[in-house]
Amino acid sequence: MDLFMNIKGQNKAKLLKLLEANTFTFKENLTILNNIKSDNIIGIVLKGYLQIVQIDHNGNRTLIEELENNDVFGSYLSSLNNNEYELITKEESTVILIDYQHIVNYQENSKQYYNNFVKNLLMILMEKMQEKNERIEILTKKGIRNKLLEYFNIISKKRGTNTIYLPYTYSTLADYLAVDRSAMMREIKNLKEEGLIETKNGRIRLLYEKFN
Amino acid sequence: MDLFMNIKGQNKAKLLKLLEANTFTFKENLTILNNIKSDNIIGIVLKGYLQIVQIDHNGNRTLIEELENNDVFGSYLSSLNNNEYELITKEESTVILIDYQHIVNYQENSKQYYNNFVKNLLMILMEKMQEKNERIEILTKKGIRNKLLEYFNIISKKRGTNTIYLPYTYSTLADYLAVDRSAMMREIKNLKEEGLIETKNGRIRLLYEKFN
DNA sequence: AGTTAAAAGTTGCAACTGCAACAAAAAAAA
DNA sequence: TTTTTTTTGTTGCAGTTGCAACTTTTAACT
Repeated sequence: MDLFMNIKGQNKAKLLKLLEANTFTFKENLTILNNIKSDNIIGIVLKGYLQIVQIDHNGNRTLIEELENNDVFGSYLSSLNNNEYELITKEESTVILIDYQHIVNYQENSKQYYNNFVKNLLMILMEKMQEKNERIEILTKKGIRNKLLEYFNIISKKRGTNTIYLPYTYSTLADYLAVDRSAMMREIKNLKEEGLIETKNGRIRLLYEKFN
Repeated sequence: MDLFMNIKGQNKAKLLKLLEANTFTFKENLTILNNIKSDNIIGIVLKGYLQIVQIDHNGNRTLIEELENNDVFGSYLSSLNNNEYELITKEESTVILIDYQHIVNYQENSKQYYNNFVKNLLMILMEKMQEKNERIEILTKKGIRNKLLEYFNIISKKRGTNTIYLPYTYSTLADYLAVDRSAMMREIKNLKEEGLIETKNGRIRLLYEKFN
């Protein structure tokens, strides 16, 4: 899903001007906004790879979102608590930043490209919403085992296969599930010993039939 | 935030016709859609009060969303796992149902009311996204105590006061935090004994200065 | 190829949490 | 006002989890 779908080259330029969008390129490993929350902006990743990380008062870092080409981030992040967010480039990245107010306050109606842009943004948000709901479903499961199984179910259903290729490290998975890594490893070991799964490298094969 | 903001009476009627929207009124305590996921729809609550509840294979019920006047629900619910959802009226309720595809596939651009509708939907979704993110922030905290404190922080910040009026029962709060109710009560007792909070009826007063 | 850093894999242990099973209080219904 | 239902408040206990501390393995640099 592309934010600029149905918006041709020169109209895209007009649109970006209309919305007072700014394009930036950042070298890798830079914290480019450490207070996304207070800035009411929408960002679009044109190229690169970034992470949104939350840092609490103990200095614990939680991965909130990963951003790749065409991903959209911003505004909807809670501006209501004291935790800090960091937006970090993990590769050299190019992003477009737009003030959210510029998007919604623009009242003129005749510009096709503007209307398309709003609709595209809506569709992207719908997708993101689904991802958030998936994560909530996993997080609301009680116990590490149930979180893991729910995660496996969702992924395997999505990919249509019983073999799951972790898209990241086990450490990151533990963060995603919001559990202690060593405790998670212990549970994975249990699942293996009980014959419910097999693992090899970052690959997990589910040996049970659909779970719920 | 009203989904029909800037859409006048007769245009609203035109819009609903254009989108092939259907309006229904249901008596209280009815399960009106038990497979929201598979139906790719957007619903708007005109009047009443409904809940979206998830039922897992053990029959455990988890409250996913509460819906009141002008709330929007639907499509973005994960269609990817096997859990069942139920949409239940808790009061007599009137809802509008629209096929999501009718919204996004409509290509004509000249109808102001259609464009406004899309933009309004976008804004509502942004708000919902914030709520989801708040819940994720809470759920990713480790331990019941930290979940509670994060919840208190968010609410008190939002209301701008140190006194929190629970919008629902403690049982429901435990569901929201995805923890065992009795364990949560125990932790609340601990917080009281340590002098961090005071409670009376459904009212919680925070006795500490900002937490993180 | 050799060094350094990151991730995976383990374990003991104390603290925490879920569960079950109640009693008491409050709210809703009759 | 009684009765019934829901919610709150408690507790013991077993099983689970987080934490700290390490070793081994894998990946990334130089």
